[in-house]
Amino acid sequence: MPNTPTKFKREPAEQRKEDLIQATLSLISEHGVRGATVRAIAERAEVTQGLIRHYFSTKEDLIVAAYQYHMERMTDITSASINLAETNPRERLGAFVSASLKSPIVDPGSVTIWASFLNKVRKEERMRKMHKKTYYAFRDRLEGLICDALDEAGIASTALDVRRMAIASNAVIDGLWMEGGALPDAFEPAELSLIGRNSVGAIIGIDLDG
Amino acid sequence: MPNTPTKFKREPAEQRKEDLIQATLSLISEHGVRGATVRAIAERAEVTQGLIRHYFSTKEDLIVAAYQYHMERMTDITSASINLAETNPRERLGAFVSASLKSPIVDPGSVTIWASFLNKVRKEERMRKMHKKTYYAFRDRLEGLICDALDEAGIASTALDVRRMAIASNAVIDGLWMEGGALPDAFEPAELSLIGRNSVGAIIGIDLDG
DNA sequence: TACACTATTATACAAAAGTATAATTACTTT
DNA sequence: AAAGTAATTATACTTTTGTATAATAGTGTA
Repeated sequence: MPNTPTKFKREPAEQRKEDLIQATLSLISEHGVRGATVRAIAERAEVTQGLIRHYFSTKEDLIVAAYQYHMERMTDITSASINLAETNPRERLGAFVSASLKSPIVDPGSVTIWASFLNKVRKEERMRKMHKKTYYAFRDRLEGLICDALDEAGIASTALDVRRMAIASNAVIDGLWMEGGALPDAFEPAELSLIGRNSVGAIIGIDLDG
Repeated sequence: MPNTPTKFKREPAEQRKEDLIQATLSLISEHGVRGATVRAIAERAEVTQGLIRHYFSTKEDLIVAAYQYHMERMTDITSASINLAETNPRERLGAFVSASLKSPIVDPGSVTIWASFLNKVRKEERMRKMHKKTYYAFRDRLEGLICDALDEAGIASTALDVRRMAIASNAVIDGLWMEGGALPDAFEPAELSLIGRNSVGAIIGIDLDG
């Protein structure tokens, strides 16, 4: 009998879901939410559109899953930076700031993804919760690192002061991240990290590059 | 004869254009780009959809016009803050930072509008140019104010240093603006302005609240 | 090997959105 | 007061998009 070529392959559910999510994210990063149509996602994931509905009962569900996936990835990458060789608090803080301000965190596509989701964050309850969680998680980690660095340097500060330092440091990082992503050509490769460390250093009163 | 009520009124071209633009912006700020459909815009501006095409040959044109309008408004508002009573450079810089971090600049709708346009900024040549222009205009003004304040305080700095201070200060402001808009309940009314002045002050080495 | 299960494809449907064009009607000019 | 002009409405068309359902086929299991 003729050896008919197989028309498609069955993949494990988790694998397919991730494929669909990544297709969604890559499309959003390239063309914004508008580019992430059901058909485009299916094409990029190399499946037919019916399959999307088989895994996500609605497109909104897929979008929420993609948002969560992306946020967790960002968190994981920056988290990893403090678990490396750095021993003393000051160096750990510096490494954290640096990692947050270079590739792959600073990236035009990543900023586009973030901006695309921002609209939905205000509307969708699930998204708002997730955003809050991610934002506070990042800021709390920053606050912890700042607190340790201040202790090490023997600088006494009130809880409110430390909190405000964390807010401000978070803001510099966010702002630099955004600008680096929106205007990639406007900065030298390592410039953002450098400015970030200097600024956070200035805000908390400790030279992070010493 | 029966005094038939007039069915519609003819408005000056500029007035109608502005009405359409404001309808567009308010819809985007409430529901994101997705909410700004031709029909919704027409309804909010209290005209029929055909009229939009009479003033803007394509919807993209209307969007571009709305973006420009919004950006110019933001610039005008912050610009106005330095033309007020403040006399010495330090106070002028402080006032500028404060104005950039309170209403109506800090506002959830404003952040949504900004995020909505960010996607298009990378695609549309016209938008990219405008974004660059606005961004650099803001940063250059900040750089000028910082330079004056440093001179006044007798602090000598290289051009590169001043530029980096401006980038960092701009980043704090952007970051705080974004967070204040995205999580309105997370900050006290005047807290953002305060943190902003303290942070910029720390970055350039001058106490702006002295 | 045959069968059953469900992942996957294929096709169709209805709503929405941008665009286009013809029909009115308010306002200006003479 | 009449007529012309263009602002505005009214209607229709085409494409796209999300969703729904039926048909097909790969894969594990008895």
